[in-house]
Amino acid sequence: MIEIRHLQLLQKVAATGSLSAAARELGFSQPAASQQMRALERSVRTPILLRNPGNTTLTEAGEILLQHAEEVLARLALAKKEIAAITNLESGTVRLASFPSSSATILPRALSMVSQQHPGVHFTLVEAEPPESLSLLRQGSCEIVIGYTYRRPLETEPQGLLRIPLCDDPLHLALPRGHRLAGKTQPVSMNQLRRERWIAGCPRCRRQLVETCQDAGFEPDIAFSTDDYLAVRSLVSEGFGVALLSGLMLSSVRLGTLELCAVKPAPVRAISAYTTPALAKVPAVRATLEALATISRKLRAEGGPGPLPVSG
Amino acid sequence: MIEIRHLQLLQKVAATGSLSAAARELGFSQPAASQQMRALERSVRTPILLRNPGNTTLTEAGEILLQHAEEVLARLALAKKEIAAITNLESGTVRLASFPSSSATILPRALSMVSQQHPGVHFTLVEAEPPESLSLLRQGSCEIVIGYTYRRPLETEPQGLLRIPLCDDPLHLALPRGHRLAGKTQPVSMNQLRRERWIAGCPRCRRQLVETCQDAGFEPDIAFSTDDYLAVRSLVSEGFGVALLSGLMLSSVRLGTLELCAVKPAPVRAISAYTTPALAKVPAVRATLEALATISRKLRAEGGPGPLPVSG
DNA sequence: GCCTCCCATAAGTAATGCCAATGACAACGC
DNA sequence: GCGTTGTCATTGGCATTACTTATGGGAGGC
Repeated sequence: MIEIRHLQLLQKVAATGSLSAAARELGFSQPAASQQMRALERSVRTPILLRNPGNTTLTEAGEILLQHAEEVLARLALAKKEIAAITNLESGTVRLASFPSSSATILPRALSMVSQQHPGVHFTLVEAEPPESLSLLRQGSCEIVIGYTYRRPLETEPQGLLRIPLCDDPLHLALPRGHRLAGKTQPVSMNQLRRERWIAGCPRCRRQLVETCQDAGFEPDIAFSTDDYLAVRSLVSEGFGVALLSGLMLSSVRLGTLELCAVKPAPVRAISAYTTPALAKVPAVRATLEALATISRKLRAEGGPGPLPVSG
Repeated sequence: MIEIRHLQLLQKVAATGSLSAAARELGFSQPAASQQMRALERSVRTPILLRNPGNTTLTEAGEILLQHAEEVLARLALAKKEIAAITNLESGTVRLASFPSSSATILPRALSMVSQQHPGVHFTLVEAEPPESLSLLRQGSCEIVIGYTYRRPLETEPQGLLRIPLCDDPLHLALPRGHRLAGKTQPVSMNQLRRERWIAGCPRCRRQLVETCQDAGFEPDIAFSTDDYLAVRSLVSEGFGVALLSGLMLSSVRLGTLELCAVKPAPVRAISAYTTPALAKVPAVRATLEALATISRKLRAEGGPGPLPVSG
């Protein structure tokens, strides 16, 4: 078998015209060089060197091999360089999957932070809600997923994945203008909502809504379900019902004629980043995750994901 | 250090999506594959594989390395193929250096013989007389030298070179038409030539002539020396003197108005092929040397190098 | 639930590659 | 002429490497 070190040595021998000199330059002994060249000749089954003391040259086969060796070594050097660029965050792409609210808030700030420090790193983003987005991660279609989980119902921690908690996203009660509870400065108890009609979000959010209400001792009257949060907002505005909307989402859309107030006990969804243990070792992925964590810390310091919005 | 086998394995892993399958296809155990990939990742200091059981894929760095690996492996395969072509006598070039008489006789027949059996082998030829031609050989400018040595003066066997005796080339006495010795059917004794004026050839031939005459008990009267054998021929024709001309040379040029007869004791020069021990192992060189030996055997069977030429 | 497939790890063994020392050979200088 | 210096080849010993078998853990499928 031809080995890389054989090619390197061959190159040196051709350059210096001497086995000894080549060995010296490569930092090993002359017998080692002799044996390597012998092994090379054995592996290609033909003489490569013409060993004239002090003037060792190549046979025709040797010259051909040398040409290819130059090419191969250059290729390998290039490969190392390109890979080094990736490890040094001078190039590379991180593919993210995230749900819309995050894409509009945490994510841009984190990615911008990475981009400033490492202009060579690029990103792609697809929008996907947690169950599907984690599949993307598992099947290798992305490196990082931004997802959320509700405390209730207790969702099973995804297997084999790494979860990086980012921040908690409290849900707020959205009311139409003029609603009896509008304008309350104190948090509204869930108990006070047992007679309301509800607008629910995506299936998981709907399930979460149901369980939250059950905890409060009633079954919610869900008049409408949609995963389009702009639709939820409009339906609430029109007086169709009330809804629980995430602070993160509310911080990124215009409120329109919505009234908001806090809820007690506050339902919360946990925003997390997900990746695989292996991907967490990729520098660009690691840097992105760290930026996400940093931005989340900042958000928490600023008082949660999106300040409690004021209507209007 | 990146190794070839790492690249081969990487290729297989990328193709099969599994370390185990790749190991099986390459004929070694799964732990070996695992260790190799680990070594590769250590050598490039970054993760290469995303080890999802049953669906092992490559990281971005891995994909880059894979691209280069394909290129490198293809190069090496090409190198092997080209070298195999040389060892199988399907390509390659043999550079020869030879003196004119040989270039016109033995050499063409031998080369044509090689060419017929191995059409892919090519030749180059430079004309050079022995002392210089052997330098060409030593400095790597050619692979085979056709040269000659005289028995007297005893020339030192060239050091470190391989000599393949080809044939003996007897010298004939060339006389102008009408010379007193012209037309003799019996060999002429050197003794009978002590009063002649001589035309001598190249320095070595001249030295040989002197010694031959000294052996016969006289000092030759050398009227002219030239390494141009056509000039020698013409000078003899013009009655300028007599000369010793090689049978090989005489068999390849028109005699003109020359008269020839044998000499006793017959001065002989030995035609040999020279190469280096290392070059003798190169298939194309070996084949050419064998062809030269074969052709020489044929020449000897036909009664020496060039039949004793008849004048006219 | 068990079973199977995949990968990682550990320990032992075989092979490989290197070094130091020595030998042979040719070239250079005195 | 002969020693000296350079080259490369060879040998024996040692250290490293790289493979093997055996075992364990984790994920997915029936």
